[in-house]
Amino acid sequence: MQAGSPKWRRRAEARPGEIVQAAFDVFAEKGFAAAKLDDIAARAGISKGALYLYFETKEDLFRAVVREAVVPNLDMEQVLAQTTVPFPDLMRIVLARMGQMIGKTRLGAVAKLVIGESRNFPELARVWHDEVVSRALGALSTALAKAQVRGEIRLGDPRLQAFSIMGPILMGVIWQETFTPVGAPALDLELLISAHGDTVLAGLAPRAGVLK
Amino acid sequence: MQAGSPKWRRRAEARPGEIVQAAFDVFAEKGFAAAKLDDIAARAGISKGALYLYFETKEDLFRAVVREAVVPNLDMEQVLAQTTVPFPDLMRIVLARMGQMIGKTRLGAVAKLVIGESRNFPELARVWHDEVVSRALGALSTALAKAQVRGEIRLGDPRLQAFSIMGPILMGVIWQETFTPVGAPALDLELLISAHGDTVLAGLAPRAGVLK
Amino acid sequence: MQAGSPKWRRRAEARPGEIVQAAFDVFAEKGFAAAKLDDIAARAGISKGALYLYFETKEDLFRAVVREAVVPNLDMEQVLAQTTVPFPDLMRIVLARMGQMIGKTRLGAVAKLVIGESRNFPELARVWHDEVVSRALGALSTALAKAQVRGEIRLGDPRLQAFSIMGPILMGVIWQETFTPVGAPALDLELLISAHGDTVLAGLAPRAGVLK
Amino acid sequence: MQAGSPKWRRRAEARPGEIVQAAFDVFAEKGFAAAKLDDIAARAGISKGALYLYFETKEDLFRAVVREAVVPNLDMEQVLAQTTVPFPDLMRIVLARMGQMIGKTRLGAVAKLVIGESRNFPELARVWHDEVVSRALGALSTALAKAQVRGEIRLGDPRLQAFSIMGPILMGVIWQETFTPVGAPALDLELLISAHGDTVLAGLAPRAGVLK
DNA sequence: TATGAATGAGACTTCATTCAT
DNA sequence: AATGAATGAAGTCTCATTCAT
Repeated sequence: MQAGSPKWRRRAEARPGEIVQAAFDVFAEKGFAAAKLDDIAARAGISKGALYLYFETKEDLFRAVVREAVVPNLDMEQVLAQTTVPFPDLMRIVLARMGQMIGKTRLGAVAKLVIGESRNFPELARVWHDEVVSRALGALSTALAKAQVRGEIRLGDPRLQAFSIMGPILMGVIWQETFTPVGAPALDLELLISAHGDTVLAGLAPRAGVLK
Repeated sequence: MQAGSPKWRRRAEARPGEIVQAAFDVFAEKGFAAAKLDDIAARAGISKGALYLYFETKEDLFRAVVREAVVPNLDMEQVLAQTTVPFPDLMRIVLARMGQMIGKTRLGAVAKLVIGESRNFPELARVWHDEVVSRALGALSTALAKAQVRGEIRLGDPRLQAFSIMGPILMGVIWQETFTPVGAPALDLELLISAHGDTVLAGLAPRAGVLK
Repeated sequence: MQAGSPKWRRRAEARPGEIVQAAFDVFAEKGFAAAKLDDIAARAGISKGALYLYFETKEDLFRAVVREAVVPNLDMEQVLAQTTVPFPDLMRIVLARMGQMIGKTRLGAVAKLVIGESRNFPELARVWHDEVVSRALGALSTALAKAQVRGEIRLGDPRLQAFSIMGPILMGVIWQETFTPVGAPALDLELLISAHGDTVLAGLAPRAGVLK
Repeated sequence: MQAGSPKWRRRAEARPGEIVQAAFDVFAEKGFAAAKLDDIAARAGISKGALYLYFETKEDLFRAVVREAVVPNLDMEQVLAQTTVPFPDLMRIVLARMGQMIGKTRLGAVAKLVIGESRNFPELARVWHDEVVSRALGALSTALAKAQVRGEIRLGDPRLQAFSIMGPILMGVIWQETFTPVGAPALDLELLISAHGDTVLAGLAPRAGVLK
C-alpha cells in the first residue's frame, strides 16, 4: 500500500521455469483437475494473476509441464544404435541409464499424469507416445532386430520383446508412485532392474533352455 | 406433460448396478474430477437427484465403482497354489487367464483410474493393493519360491521375478488404454502374453544359457 | 413387498393430529426452513408421501401447526370480565393460569416460531396477534381500565400497564426456550410469576409509595 | 464489454462491513435458512463469489452478523455500578439509555434472529447470553441487591426483580418487530419505558402499598 | 389410503479467468 | 511485470413435491 518497498522484483527470464516446476509438483500431487492455480502460484511464490503473464490457461500450463518432462530423449537411441557392442552389454547399459534417469527426473510422476489424463489431453498422450515411448521402443526394437540377425538373441517380434524388457521397469515405477505412498513396501528399482536384466537377457538368449 | 408415457419407472433393485456401470464409463473417460454427475445420471437414464438415493456423494460413487471392479480375485491364487503341476504349466495357465480377464473386464480402465487418483483417494489405492495387486503378487511369489526349491527355476528374489512376469502385461494394458486411443498401433495382448511367456519362462529356467 | 402383513393400518381420523404434533416438534426444533418433511414423516411414523394426503404443502402444515396452538383462548377473557372481584385477585388468578398453561402447552416454543417466522409468514403473525395476543391484551386492558375507574389501581394507559404485567412472563418464556438449552441457569417460571405479581401489583397500587 | 464503466472497483477495506450490513438486512428479513446469498450479494453490490473472499460459508457470515451486533455492552454496567446515586435515578438512566439504543441499533431484529435460530446456532445464543443478556442482567441484579441492602427497595430475589424491570421492554421490542409489521398498532417505546419505569419502581419501593 | 422412488429447481460453493491498480 | 479483488459459470448436493404402484 505504501510506496517504498517493491513487492516484487523482475526475474522475467527465470519465472516460466519456476512456475512450471511448481506446477509440476502440484499436478503430480493432485492431477490436472484437482490442482488449483492458487496452490501453484503460492508454491511458485507469485500471485495467481501473474501466472497469466506466462501461460494463457491452466491447460496451457499443464501442457508445458508435461512437455517439459519430455526428456531430451535419453540418448538411449544413440547407445542402442551401436552395432559393435554385444547386445547384452548394450542392454545393460540402457537399463542402468534408465534406472538413473528415473531416480533423477521423477519420470514416474509424469507417467502417471500422462496415463491419468490421456483421455482429457489426448494430444499430450500423443506427444509422449511420439516423442518418448514410441522412439524408445522403436530404437529398442531396431536393436533387437539387429541382434536377432546377428544371432545374438532368439527370433521373435522385436516389438514384443521390447515390452518384455521395459514392462517390469514401468511396473516398478508405477508401484513406487502408486502403492508405496499408501503403505506398500518400497521397491528397490536398481535391484529390480538388475534382476530383471538377468532374467530377460537369459530369456532372450538364443539357446536358452526350453522349459516346455 | 404429455399423456401416455410415465416420467419414470421404479427400479429400485436394478438401479445401483446400472448407476455404477454408467459411472464407471464416465469416470474411466474423464477421471474423477472431470466427470460430471449430470453425465453419469444421463447415461444411467435417471435424474441427477436420483443418484443421491443410492450414493451419498460423488466420492462415494467413485469408491463404489472402483471397489466393484475389485475382482473376486481371479482364482489365480488357487491355480498357483497347486504344487503337482510343473511351474511353467502353471504360469502359462495363469497368463492365459489374465489375458482373458483383461479382455472381458476393462481391468485396464480401472487400473488407470486407480493409478491416476491414488493421491486423491489413497484408500482406494490401498484397497487395490491389498485385495488385488498384493495378493496376486504374493501368490505368484509363493509359487516362484516353491518352484525355486524344487529346482524348477533359477534362484532369486521371487518378488522381483514376479515383476518380470507381470510387468509387460501391465505395460500392454496401459498401452492399450493410453496410447492406442490416440493413434498408436493397437497391441495384440494375447500375442504379447504368449511371447512374453516364452521369454520369461526361458529366462527363469534353471540352466538358461548365460549370455554374459 | 410380500403380501400378508400390511405395512399400515388406517387411522384416518387420528392422522392429521399426529402429523401436526410431529411437525410441531420438528418445527420447534429447527424452525420452518430447516425442518425437513422427511423428519416430520419419520417422527409421525408415516411416509413422506402420506403427508400430502393431509396437507397440500409444507407451508400448509406449518400453518396448521401454528394455528393448532392458538389456544382456545384462555378463558382468561372471561375471568377478566368479572367486575365483582377485586383487581388484584383477578390478576393473580390470571397470572397463575398463565403459568399453568405455559407449563402444559409449550406455548413458548410456538411463540419462538411465530416471532422467528413472522416475516416469512405474516398471516400467522397476524392470526396470533388477532386471536391470542391482541385479545389477551385487550381483555387485560379493559379490566385495567375498569379497575382504574373503580380506583383500584393507579391511572395510566392501560395498554402500557398490560405490558408491565405480561412482559416479564414473556421474557421468562423466551429465556427458557432460548438460553436455558445452551447452558443458562433454568428459571422457575412459577416463582417468577409470583414475584412479578407482587411487584407489579404493588407498582400499580393507587397509593404506591413514590420513590422520587 | 462496453468501454467506459469498470465492472467493479476494489474496496478491500470497506467490503467486509458492507457485506455484514447487507447480510444483516437480509437475515433479519428472512431468517438464516431462507436468506439467499444471491440477495445478500446483490444488496452489497457485489457478486456472489466475492462473498467468499471475506467469509468462508453462509454460516460464517451469519455468525459475523450476529456477533457484530453484540454491542460493546452498553456501559450500562458502569452506570449500574455507581453506589452513590439513588437506585431509582440509576434505573431511570439505564432505562432511558436502553430506549435510545434500541432506537438506534435495530437490536430488536438481532434479538429475533438470536431467538429464532438459537436451536440451529446454539453458540450464538450462548455468546449473546454470555456477552449481552447475562451481563446486563447480572449488573442489574447486583445493583438491585445493593439497593436492597441500602433499604432503597423491597427485599426479594434480585434476579426476578430484574426480569420485572426488563421484561416489558423486551416485549415491546418484540411487539415492534413482530406484530407492528403485520398491522398491529405501533408502540411508542419511549412511552412504554417511561410508564413501566414508574410502575416497576413504585412496585419495588420498600413501603409500596400492599394491595392484598 | 399409503408408499417411496424419482424428479427438478434451486441453493451453496469453487475456481479459472479478468482487470483496475 | 505484478498484484489480488472481483467475477461468473459451473458443479455438487438438498429437498419439497409428484406419481407409479
